[in-house]
Amino acid sequence: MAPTIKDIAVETGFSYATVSRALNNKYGVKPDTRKKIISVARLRGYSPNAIARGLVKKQTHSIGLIIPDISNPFFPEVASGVEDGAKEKGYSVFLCNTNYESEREAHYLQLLVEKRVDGIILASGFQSLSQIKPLSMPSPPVVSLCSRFENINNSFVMIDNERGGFLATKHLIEQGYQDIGFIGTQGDGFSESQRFKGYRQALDKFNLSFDKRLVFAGNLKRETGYKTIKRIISDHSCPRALFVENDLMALGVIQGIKELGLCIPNDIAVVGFDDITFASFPEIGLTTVRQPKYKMGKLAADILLDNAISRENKEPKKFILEPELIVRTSSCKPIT
Amino acid sequence: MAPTIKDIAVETGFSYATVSRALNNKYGVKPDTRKKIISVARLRGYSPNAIARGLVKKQTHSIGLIIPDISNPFFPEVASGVEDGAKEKGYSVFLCNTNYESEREAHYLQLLVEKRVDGIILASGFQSLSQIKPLSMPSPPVVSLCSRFENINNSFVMIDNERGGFLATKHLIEQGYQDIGFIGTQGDGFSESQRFKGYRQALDKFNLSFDKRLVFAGNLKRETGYKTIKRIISDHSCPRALFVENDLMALGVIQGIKELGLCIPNDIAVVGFDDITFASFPEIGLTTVRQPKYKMGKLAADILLDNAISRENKEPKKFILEPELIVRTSSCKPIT
DNA sequence: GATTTATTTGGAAACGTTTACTAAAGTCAT
DNA sequence: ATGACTTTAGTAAACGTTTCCAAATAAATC
Repeated sequence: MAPTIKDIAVETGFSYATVSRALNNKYGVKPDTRKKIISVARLRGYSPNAIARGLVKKQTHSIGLIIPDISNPFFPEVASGVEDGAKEKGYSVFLCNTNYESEREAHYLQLLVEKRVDGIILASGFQSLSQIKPLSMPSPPVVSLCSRFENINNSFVMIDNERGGFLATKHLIEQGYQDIGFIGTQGDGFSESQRFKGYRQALDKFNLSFDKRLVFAGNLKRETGYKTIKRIISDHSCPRALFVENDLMALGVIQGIKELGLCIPNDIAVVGFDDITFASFPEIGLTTVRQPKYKMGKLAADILLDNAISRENKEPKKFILEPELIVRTSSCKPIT
Repeated sequence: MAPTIKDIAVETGFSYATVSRALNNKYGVKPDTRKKIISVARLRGYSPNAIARGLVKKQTHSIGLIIPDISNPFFPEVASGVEDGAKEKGYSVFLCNTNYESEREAHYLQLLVEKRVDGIILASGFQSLSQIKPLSMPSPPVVSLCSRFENINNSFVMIDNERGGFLATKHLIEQGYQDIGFIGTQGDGFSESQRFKGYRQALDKFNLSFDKRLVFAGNLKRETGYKTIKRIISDHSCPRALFVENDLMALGVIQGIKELGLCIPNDIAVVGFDDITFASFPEIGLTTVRQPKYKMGKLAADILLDNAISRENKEPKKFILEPELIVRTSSCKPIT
């Protein structure tokens, strides 16, 4: 059994209270006493029980981070920012991966509440409120990350996805493409549907008609991009240019295109979203819309902990960062 | 304030004990009573306080996972396996990212102990015992993952890294290369130093002399591979073939090589280690040694929870899985 | 040396659960 | 209706801390 404060108290002959104070560097204990207590504690390998402490302090010094897909390199980078931000303030993070499943998201949300984390950073894969229901009960502060809920007035950090989608599409149009397809989700996540909006907006602005048949729905996994492109190329329903909703899927698309012996961008131009590390590879050269991943994570943590620490219910902070179009080789001018 | 059992007890007129039993589906409470209690609990948005529960049960139903680099896609895949394994048994995981810093590793280890997690999965970046010291104190079971400590007799899951290094090097030798370099660490992590061993072993076996000047040390980041290769190419100290200690670094190496206008494998052949997703990209085609990432994570979780749940101190389980050489284009025969 | 003041300690309650153990109330056969 | 069980409910202690308040001791003032 791990030694407790009580054990240290007995051994040193002081009371719990004094031991507690000594170990926590609190004011009002004689230097000698403190020294003795600390040395005994060290000797016995005492480690404070954060559970018990959490119970009385009503603080756990931990936060939850929910992300939809840990195998999309976008999220680890975001998570990295969150973690650094948390660590800076003495917090640790529970990382939860939902795999884009809403039940998992709901489950983890519930779990984090039960664990009484001091706050939650939620990079939700969804924008409906149905699975956020648990949050109507007394719950820790939540900041949304790369997502938000339209009907809930909480802090969030994200980029302007609509503008991102607009930039990507505009870029393709400016390269001279007329038939521009879209691969991605349209309904589920807030960020994503915004990208689709941006896509449509760009078409409108440049007087290109929107063609439903150029929109290919699917989840945000690499596999999906890969399969979709293969299908539509053999269908002959593939447009000359594609805006793909995230880089991971875009990489799948690129792989599919190459495997079929076609060229990028000569046969098909591709633009992605996120700017994950691998998009910048020379052989890939994926044109994409960059999100400041680490920064967003860090910022979310900062906002959250600001609230969690002060325990006040401050005015929600809403950050909408600017996306940045990164032009690489995958979207050059077509040969006319 | 979140409602507690006490609140529910007062409202329903039953005692804490009965409420607790009802909510936990325990035997010995009248169906009517249970129904009433549950409905009130739901109404009030009661959520059990896992902290308090943990205190009395001395179980937190959470485990810690320590990994050295979350931005190396190898680890998220491993983590994914761990998470699934944990979730299956009703456990959640604290993910900690050490960034290959030993103080961070020690810090997190300590933290997890304080949080009284039921077990720790440690993918350590190190093999010395110095920073594992906290574990000499009463601590939860630890299983090492992709690493192990020579002086500690605990469970572990890893592949045969020495054999992996051997296979990689042998492959290059069989392709006809004579001067084969090594880029990576040699001291820090257990897995890694084993890979280096395998490299040397293969040289020995095929009567190639070991040349210190072909060994280039550095940490396991992509950046390092990138910088190292640029340096040694302009130095003219770069051999015709390279065994790079992990894929992430190998990707950096490949990028560097291409940027200098050289060809793979014609100018320089490259073999990596891990088989991360991006190694299989057609334009990359990195020959590598595959580790069963997800499976390893899952297995580690299974072993750990087997122990953590039964709370017995079972005989440590040691799994050494077989690595698999995946031959792609980055290591073809040189033109002689 | 007596009084006041500052410092150091201890007692005890509280945090929200679970769980012996005990008591009360039903059920059933006799 | 009595006793023997069985089912249901309640009491209270325990988990390991922190912290308020009070007590004891030491230091300072007159």
